[in-house]
Amino acid sequence: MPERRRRPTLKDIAEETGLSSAAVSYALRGLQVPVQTQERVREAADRLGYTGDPIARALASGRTGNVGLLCGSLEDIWQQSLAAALGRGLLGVGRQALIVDATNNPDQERKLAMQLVDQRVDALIAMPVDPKAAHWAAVAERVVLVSIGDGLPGAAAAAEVVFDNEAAVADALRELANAGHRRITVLTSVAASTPDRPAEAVVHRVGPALGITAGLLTAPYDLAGATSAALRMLTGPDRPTGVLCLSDSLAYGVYAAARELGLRIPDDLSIMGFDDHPLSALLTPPLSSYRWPVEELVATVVRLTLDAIEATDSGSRSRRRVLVAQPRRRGSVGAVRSVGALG
Amino acid sequence: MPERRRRPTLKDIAEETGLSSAAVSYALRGLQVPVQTQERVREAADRLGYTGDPIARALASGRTGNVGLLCGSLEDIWQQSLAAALGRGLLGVGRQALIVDATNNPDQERKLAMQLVDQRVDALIAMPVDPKAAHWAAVAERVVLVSIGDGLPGAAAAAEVVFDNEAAVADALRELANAGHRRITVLTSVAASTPDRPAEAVVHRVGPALGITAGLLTAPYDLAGATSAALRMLTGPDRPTGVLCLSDSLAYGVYAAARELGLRIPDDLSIMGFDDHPLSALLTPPLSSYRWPVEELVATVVRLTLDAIEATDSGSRSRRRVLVAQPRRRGSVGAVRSVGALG
DNA sequence: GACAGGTGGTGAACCGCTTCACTGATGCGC
DNA sequence: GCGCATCAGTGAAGCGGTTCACCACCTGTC
Repeated sequence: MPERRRRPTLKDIAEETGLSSAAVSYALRGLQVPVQTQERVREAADRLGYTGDPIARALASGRTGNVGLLCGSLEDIWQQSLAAALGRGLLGVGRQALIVDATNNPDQERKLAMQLVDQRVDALIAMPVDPKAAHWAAVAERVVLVSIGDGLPGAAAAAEVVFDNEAAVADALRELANAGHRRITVLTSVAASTPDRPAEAVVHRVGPALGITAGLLTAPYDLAGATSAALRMLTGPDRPTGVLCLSDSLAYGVYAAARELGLRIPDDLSIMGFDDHPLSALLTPPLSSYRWPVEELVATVVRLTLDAIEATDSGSRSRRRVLVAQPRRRGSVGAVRSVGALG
Repeated sequence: MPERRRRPTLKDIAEETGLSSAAVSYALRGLQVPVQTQERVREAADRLGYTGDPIARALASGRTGNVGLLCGSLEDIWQQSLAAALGRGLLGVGRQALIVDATNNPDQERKLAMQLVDQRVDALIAMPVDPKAAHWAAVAERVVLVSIGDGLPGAAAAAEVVFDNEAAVADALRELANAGHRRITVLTSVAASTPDRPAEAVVHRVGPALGITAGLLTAPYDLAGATSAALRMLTGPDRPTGVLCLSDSLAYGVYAAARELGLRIPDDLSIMGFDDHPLSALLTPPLSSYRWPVEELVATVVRLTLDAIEATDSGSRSRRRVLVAQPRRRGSVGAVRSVGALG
């Protein structure tokens, strides 16, 4: 058997062309050497089938061209599709995304962020589980950090695309209140260890003014988990008449639970989602939700990331972008009809 | 400003402990040196906050501990959730998954596979866009290759988990035929360049025997694209009474199109999906589909991958596993009622 | 004809780890 | 007391690039 041929290296091209490997390195990157030498080198490289070694390059230069994409939880269907879209967007500008999943766990998040940094990603795009965690400052000082969703305190991130959750949550609560709902549950997936997210603060601030009692409940993103949490909520005392889910994934669980209990939506139970996954419009009734402009989001994140990577001239362009949710009012919210016991 | 402190390296630990860096390297990996020295070294490493450099390690040893996960198309919602689940499964055994998206494009697939190999993944798990492509043999000879879905010809893969698509497609067609459907369209997402997938062969083989005419139609995975393809299909001549979608993502598009056209499911149109994404049961009516046992799939793939990585003793265990779909008969398939013109 | 300055390169250090070949000391049997 | 393993550890050579310092040569100029 012919022994596995070694992959060609700079040195091989150097021997082919009679140059030094340093010259070849420069030539392939279009530096320092006259154009005709570059041509000669490129031709030889093609002939030998040379493709650089990204690992060696990374060790020497500290750069890879890759971008880390750290998702808070890939169990959330919206984050799944956003991650996929961002991956495609980055591929479109010649960069490979390394997608990893913090599984809604701040410790994992820190660990994975450090791992990505160690792998020499040129930038790290994060959808933070815990925006207030201390590790972000440490990460930001070692890599270009771009955050999506909640802003990081202290301007840690090199750039951020912030969701105006406050406004959207307030709007949602107002709409539920207008429809006559007084007992409302806000469903979130946040781990207990990360207190007072912006969205939750809003609940406490706006709720009283609207005359509503809003309870907070935590549920996992996966359908089975969300469903059983919703079942407990709907069979417990003081069943809410309206539920605001801080992610569509959670709303799906409420749909499933309502179906299981024979509750009609929106007659017996009003539901609002958040993020507006494309499928939400397909449910019966279609889920009311708050949509972030995804195409714009992806384009903005990609551009900001590229800018930040190339920014020796830090501070020229705006590094912060606030996204406003577009309400999608659909059939899952209605006026309170049946007040009282279940069934 | 205190200059950014260099991260500790083996040499730093060597100086701390009075050993050579070679000894430290061995000690940290629990090799060659007596246990008490290992202890001493580990203690010093912790004290200095040493975390190895994966890039340097990769260059020297050719291994990283990472596993590449090459998805055919992350636009498919089922692949999204499978990728997320596999990522978690691999993380659970201490390996980071690098998830990348071939965007349903064989060229991208080849390119990304090579990139992952260059990044020294210990194994590459692929859900092939084009199982018959020539590049798989080349990939397999450079890395441990595990395929999911369609088998690779010539036993290229070190291990594979194969979906028994034939049986499931045949079953689906039979069920539609039994319900009285004669004009059936099979919706697939396969690029035109990859002819005769197993599933399509079945259509041609089984169709005639059942007395049905089955047309093949290609549509993209994303909801908007699938919807407009479905719209064309449903407004064209010879509108089918039954549609078999080779992925739930495509079925969602048919649901959307049917709703837009005012067609009732299943009265005017029967729909079958494939893969059974969790959300499919939540639609109205719930989508009939063919479910692959995902937990088992993930566990199997993870185990086979680990085995294959450690396999110097190649061939001890079974390297091939065939998964059989579990039919989920739900409300989206019914007997043919309204034959004739639309509306 | 000496010198400055630009051109077209070269050699070697370096990135941080793994691994091979080798050395000194120690233990052991007889 | 000798030969031979075994043990604990060392030095240096990779891995395949990038980058710095430097050099030889040519050209133009005063």
